Amino acid sequence: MKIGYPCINRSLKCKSARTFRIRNYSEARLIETVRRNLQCLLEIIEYNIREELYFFRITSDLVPFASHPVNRCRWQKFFKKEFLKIGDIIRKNDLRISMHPDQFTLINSIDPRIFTRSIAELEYHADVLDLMDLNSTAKIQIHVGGVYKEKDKSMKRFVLRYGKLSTRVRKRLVIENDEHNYKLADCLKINKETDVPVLFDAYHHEMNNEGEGTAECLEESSRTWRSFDGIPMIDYSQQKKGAVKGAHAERINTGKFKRFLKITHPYDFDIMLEIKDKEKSALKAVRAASHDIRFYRQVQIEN
DNA sequence: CAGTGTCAAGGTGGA
DNA sequence: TCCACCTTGACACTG
Repeated sequence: MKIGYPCINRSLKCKSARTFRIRNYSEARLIETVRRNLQCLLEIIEYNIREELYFFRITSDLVPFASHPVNRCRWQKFFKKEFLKIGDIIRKNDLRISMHPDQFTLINSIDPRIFTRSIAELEYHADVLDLMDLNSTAKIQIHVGGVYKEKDKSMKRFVLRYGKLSTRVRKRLVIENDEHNYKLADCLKINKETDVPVLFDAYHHEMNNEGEGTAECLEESSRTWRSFDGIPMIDYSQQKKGAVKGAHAERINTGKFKRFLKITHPYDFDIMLEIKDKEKSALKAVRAASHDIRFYRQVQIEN
């Protein structure tokens, strides 16, 4: 059991997602931005190791306009050493890594041009993880996509399109249930057709489900992760009090988190906390879960 | 220098 | 039919 937070570290001054406007694009600007972003990513990784936060989501903004046609720069070659250095530290300290392309990545879009653009975006994410020389336990998580008023057809289109993705993308890709469209049960159906692992989002599940209990969800989603996928990942968040349904809480409620851990026992998984104050809540969560972390570590040693 | 409108990209759902 | 919301900051223009 590893616990982590996504993309941004609020305790450090630097940002690994610096960007600029596309009209100001130049190769020099791109190189300078990526250089600074990688430097900051290194600082965040070192912070995480110091603080024993062993799960981290790398921002998709690491390389601005990475899959956009305006970007003709061979940044992969240019920053080969820097990526590898960060990857070495990640591997040496056994950090778990994920990435989450945003809502524009749509494998099942009706428009084939959007599928083509989505492939480019997925290849970019695979580039980042490959350049760090991370194995297939480093994952790229996406939602199933649009419904287009025909869910069955749209799910079939996902399955078809999934088969057309490159091997290096497929070995990292996982799908996640969302709060409006594709429930856990839908994701599990797609898994039967494709073997794509299902990442259980506990918070989205609260808003979009078929009445399944949390333990059942953990059991079913865990089963979709093969040995080369690593320990199953889950997303965890809490409702922000007084805000609209679905808003992420400002800080973690550790009592509630402990109850969640109790329910999910004995399923081991790595937890991504989608809580606004990022590493601060992750640190609290690690303390709250210390018993569980020790328990699952012992189970791993025995196996 | 502070304030603020806007940013590559798609889809959904409420007004 | 239009716009806010995803996640949210940070860029860059205006005065």
